[in-house]
Amino acid sequence: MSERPKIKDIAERAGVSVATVSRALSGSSLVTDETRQRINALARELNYRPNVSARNLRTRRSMSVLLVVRDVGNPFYLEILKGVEATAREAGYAVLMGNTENDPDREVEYFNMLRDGHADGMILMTGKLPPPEPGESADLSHLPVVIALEMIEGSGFPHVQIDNVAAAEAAVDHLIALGHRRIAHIAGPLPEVMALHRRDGYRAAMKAAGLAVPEGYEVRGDYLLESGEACASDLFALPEPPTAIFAANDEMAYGAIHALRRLGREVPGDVSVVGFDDLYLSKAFYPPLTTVSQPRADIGRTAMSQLLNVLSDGDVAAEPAIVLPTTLNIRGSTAPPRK
Amino acid sequence: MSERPKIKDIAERAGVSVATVSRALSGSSLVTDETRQRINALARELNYRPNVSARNLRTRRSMSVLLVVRDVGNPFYLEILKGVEATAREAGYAVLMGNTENDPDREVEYFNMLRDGHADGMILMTGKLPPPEPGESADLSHLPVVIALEMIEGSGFPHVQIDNVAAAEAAVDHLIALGHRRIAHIAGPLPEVMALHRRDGYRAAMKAAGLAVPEGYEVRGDYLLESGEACASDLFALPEPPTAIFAANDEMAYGAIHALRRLGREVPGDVSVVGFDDLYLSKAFYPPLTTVSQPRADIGRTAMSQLLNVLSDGDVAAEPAIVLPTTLNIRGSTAPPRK
DNA sequence: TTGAAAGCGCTAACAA
DNA sequence: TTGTTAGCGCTTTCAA
Repeated sequence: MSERPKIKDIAERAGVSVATVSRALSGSSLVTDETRQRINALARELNYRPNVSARNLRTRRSMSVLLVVRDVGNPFYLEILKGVEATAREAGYAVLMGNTENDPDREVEYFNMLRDGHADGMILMTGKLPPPEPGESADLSHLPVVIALEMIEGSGFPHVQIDNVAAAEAAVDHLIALGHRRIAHIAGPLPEVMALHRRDGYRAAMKAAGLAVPEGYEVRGDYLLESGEACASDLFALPEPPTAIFAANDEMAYGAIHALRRLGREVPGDVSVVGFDDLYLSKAFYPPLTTVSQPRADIGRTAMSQLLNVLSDGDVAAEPAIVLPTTLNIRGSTAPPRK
Repeated sequence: MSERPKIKDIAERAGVSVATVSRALSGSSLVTDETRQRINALARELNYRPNVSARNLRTRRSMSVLLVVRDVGNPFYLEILKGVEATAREAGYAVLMGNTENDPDREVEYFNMLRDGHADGMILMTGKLPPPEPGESADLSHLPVVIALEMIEGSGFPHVQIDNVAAAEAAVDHLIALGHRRIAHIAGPLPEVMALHRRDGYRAAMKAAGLAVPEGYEVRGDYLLESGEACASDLFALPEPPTAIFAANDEMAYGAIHALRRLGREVPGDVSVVGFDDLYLSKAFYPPLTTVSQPRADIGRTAMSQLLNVLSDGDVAAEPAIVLPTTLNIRGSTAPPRK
């Protein structure tokens, strides 16, 4: 066979029908060992590979899943992707990357790829559902979708996530335990759910410790470095600046540390800073960042496992919401406040 | 239509044949405007989407490309992925992620996905070709593959890359211009091609400046943080340690800076450090890292464009090797040597 | 400009 | 245990 051999070529050479070849290749027990071996040998010899489009068309499955994120360029998703990829490939699935950039058209587009057979299921990490279609039934809830990372309240899909409120609370508790009382928060892009939860954790911890949140101690960032710098500058323009900052993610924490250094404040000497996410290389930063660590690879693996369950039993509703534990990595960016 | 509508459903409602519907939907000029509009309206109304498996089977194209890397978990690939994704989707292609983890079986597997119709083309960034098959013709060179980032000498595929030798040379020249004479190099995992090139650039710069490379000044790392630490420690156990280090990537540069700090050496006061890659957040590091910046997004876009060319004219050999420019970002980790 | 019909390569229901 | 046969949903001749 000079061109890609097909099942028919093998059948002819082996002197059997295409059905037998198909069975032998798929490991069906309805084939004698002898035939199977002959066919397998032939397949290897011809370097045969089943055509996936034909198989997909017939079986109505693509053996692909779609992983949809807001921004493929964000390193945060990497380990999740890695976890998803590993679990997917074990189960014979390929992973298609989807990137919405917060564009509603794209969000819809990826949902459509579920319907047109591009992918059998989807892991959605954008924290958003596409807006309901004008004409058609807006009921997506029977699609094989698992929400990870950023939950979508009331979506009816299975979730894999962390408890952002509790994790944020633990981060702030750590600062309180060190003796800080003037603790500020650099929030994410409120009112996004995740940003909201982390802020709520901050508030809860402060309240539980009987600490007030002074005017101006909650500033709103957008998860990017520059906003961390800007927020920290704002905080230190206050008449009574904080002695500690809890940032809603590592990147803003880095930005804050940068700004503080420029203002001549030492971390953790003058100001303690806690981040959230434990980015790759956060440990290499100076000072090493104290931060909440999410089990990212585990989130990816778990989400993919859930999706596999949904795909095999077809029951989206049966899958539970899973909450994975976080840990607070205490490193060098936090210390007791100066006396 | 409760279930996914097919072309036949539209045809029945419109009172035309499936062929006409297919033509109308694909924008063929062989359809009256009136029919086309009727069909389009119906398609929208039914929320019709062509089944990709059926189309792929018929057209023998998957409209997917495969992006294969050594490690999906490495943030370095992110912006490249982003560039590839953007260009791919503009052209109507989906991006499948491949992750080899340096496993030869997987390398072969991804090549096979080209043959079984999973993907129409591949962008290979692993720096390796799979080992030739035992039986079959080992000639891969007519497959629609573009090599990016890590070149593979003599592969016959189009390449998109940077000039690692020249970029490394520029980095070391910068140190020399600052007045350093005792300059060490933390290399990548030699004898990998990229690591080799960067080392050659180091050597060339030293030679051009008439500087010797003392025994022990070239140490071999593996691109990871820990190896940067270890290499720096080795360097500073030398009787005459260097005043500057050129690391083959940012991550090892970070590791080196870490180790130096632990040894009580200041960067850049006592030792200057230059990295390579300009990782995300390298600018947030302290001190901000002087490093060679690769145009990563551009590498991704260019590689995908090349692949699109190959896919449209079918001529792999016609595509040129493209070399993209790098820049040296001079930041805070380099300074003149102490007098 | 449209329709009828073949067939992409595979799997699976049914028959033998 | 094997073969025959009918599609999966689409595109594309070929004929009208």
